[in-house]
Order: sequence, then C-alpha cells, then structure tokens
Amino acid sequence: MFQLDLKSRESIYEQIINQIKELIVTGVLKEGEKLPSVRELSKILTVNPNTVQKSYRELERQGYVYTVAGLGCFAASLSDIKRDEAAVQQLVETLRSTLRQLTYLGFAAEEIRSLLNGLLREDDQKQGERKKGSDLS
Amino acid sequence: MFQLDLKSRESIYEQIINQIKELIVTGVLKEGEKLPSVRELSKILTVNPNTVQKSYRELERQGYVYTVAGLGCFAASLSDIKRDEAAVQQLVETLRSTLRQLTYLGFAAEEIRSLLNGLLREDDQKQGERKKGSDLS
DNA sequence: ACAAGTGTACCATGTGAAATAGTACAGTGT
DNA sequence: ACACTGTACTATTTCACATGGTACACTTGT
Repeated sequence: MFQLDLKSRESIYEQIINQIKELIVTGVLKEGEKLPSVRELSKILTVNPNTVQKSYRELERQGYVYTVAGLGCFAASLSDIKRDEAAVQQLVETLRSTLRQLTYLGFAAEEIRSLLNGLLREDDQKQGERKKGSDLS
Repeated sequence: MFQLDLKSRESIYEQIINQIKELIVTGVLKEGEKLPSVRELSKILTVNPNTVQKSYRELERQGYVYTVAGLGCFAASLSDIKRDEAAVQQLVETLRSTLRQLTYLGFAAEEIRSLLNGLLREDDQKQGERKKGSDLS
C-alpha cells in the first residue's frame, strides 16, 4: 500500500502526500472513508508521527481530506480538491525544465513525444480509461 | 543572461548548471568558446566562487565543458555530452510524477496533451534560434 | 466518569545539503 | 615576476527535514 524511498530526493512527507493523493484520486479511498490515524500510519511506515501529521495537514489544506478532532482523517470529495493556481504554475515550470534537460541530453523531439505518450498511457490506465487520447503530434 | 531565483527549490549551483547547458546546447556558446572564470562569474552573480566551481565541475563531469588548469573553462563539442542513463531515468521519473500530480489536480488527459504540445513547441524554437555573440552579462 | 483513541500544538534535538568565507597550491600567459 | 586561471581544502552558517517527547482537547465505547 505505502512505499517509501528514504533515498529519494522527495521528502518523506511529500511521498506520503502523493501516495495518499493517488489513493483518493483513483478511488481506492472513497469519499468519507477513514484514513489510518496519525499514530497508526506512523507505525506502519516506521516514521515519526509528526511527519505523518505534516502530510495530513497539507492534504487538508489542499482539500483532499478533512479531519474531525477526536474522530480522524477522512477522504474528501473529489470536487473539494483545490486547484491551487500557484501549484499548477510550479508543476508546469517543472515540466518545462525537465523536458529541456532531456533535450540537452540529445533527445530528439520525436523521442520525447513518444516517451510522453507512454507516460500518459500509464496515467490513463490508473485513471480507469476516462478518455481515450489523441496523438501528441 | 543569467537569472538566478534564490527562492527556487532548485539550488543555485543547479540553476547555473542548467543555464549554461542551455547556452551550450542552443549554440550561444560554441565549441571551444571560453566561459567566464570561476571568480568572474561569481562576481557577476554575487554568489560564492565555490558555488560556481561546483557547477563547473559537474558540467565537466557530464561532458558539457572541458577545463584547462591555468587557462579556463571551455564549451565542449555537443557530441561529447554524456548521456548518463541514470540521469535520464531520474528525469523520466520526474516527468511521471509531475504528470500524475497534474492529473490529481483534475487536469484531463486532453488538457495535459495540449499543455505538453505547447512546451515542446517552446523547445523547438529554442533549438532553432542559434544566436550569435554570447552575452553573458 | 473513565479509558482509549483521535487530531493538534508545541519544543528540543539531530542530520544533511547548500551556501558562504577564507586560505592555499599549481598551471598558463605576458 | 605578475596576474590571471582552475583546484582543493577546512570551517562555519543556514535551513528544511525528520525525529523524540510532552501536553491538551475532543469523541467514542464502556
């Protein structure tokens, strides 16, 4: 269920955030379903409770979960997810930078297109085939 | 020509690396052209000489430049750039993660494809420009 | 009322990367 | 000799991350 990579550049709490996001967006965690408690998840992952709580706090800020004191943390409705424009901008900038670096390494435009098509196909599968894609060119 | 963002998550020496890579790949810095000396560039950017040297060392390791003790640091031939397979794998992983996060934010496959097409178009333009006269200030 | 579980808010500590500051040495060209 | 160049250190600071620990308020089941 959870897989942490301690060597990753991505910090632990960010990995937790992204993995929970995935569970919610893919529908594994349905609206209203309870997440593991802070202390419980910290034991499962053998990380500090504070680290898990930091993840939960951020997930709530972004609208992926809601918490009730004394009860726990629950998956929110997909429609509650906040599309933070600054976050989007950040992601686009990351995309731009990554694509550029691939170009630096000598990848031709066609290679990159083909690579992206492969990655998008993965996403489609995870999403459950909501849309069938057109070509990138 | 150099633009550092101290607030960026990307560290300074990484920003220097990427901007120099761009100058070399786009042909602004042609093969054999001399880069600013470590001390000179550090003054231009108002960063520590050690930071610049770290960038140059990494650029040499990746084959973008070659250095001659006592002479300076020079742009290498594009054919000398090493395609580090681990680095490629890292970039692909970053792409995968970024695309996934866009999906989490509710972007449809079509939106993402269109966004990527825009970014690829930017790259095509940069590749075609091939300006003359390297203006490093 | 009580206990156990929940989220939450702190504070202190350790760690590692990044960046800075400074010194020193070797090679190149004039 | 001199002024550049790259290079190699060491030491220090800063900051985010992660950990360890304590405390408090709320909810549920008993």
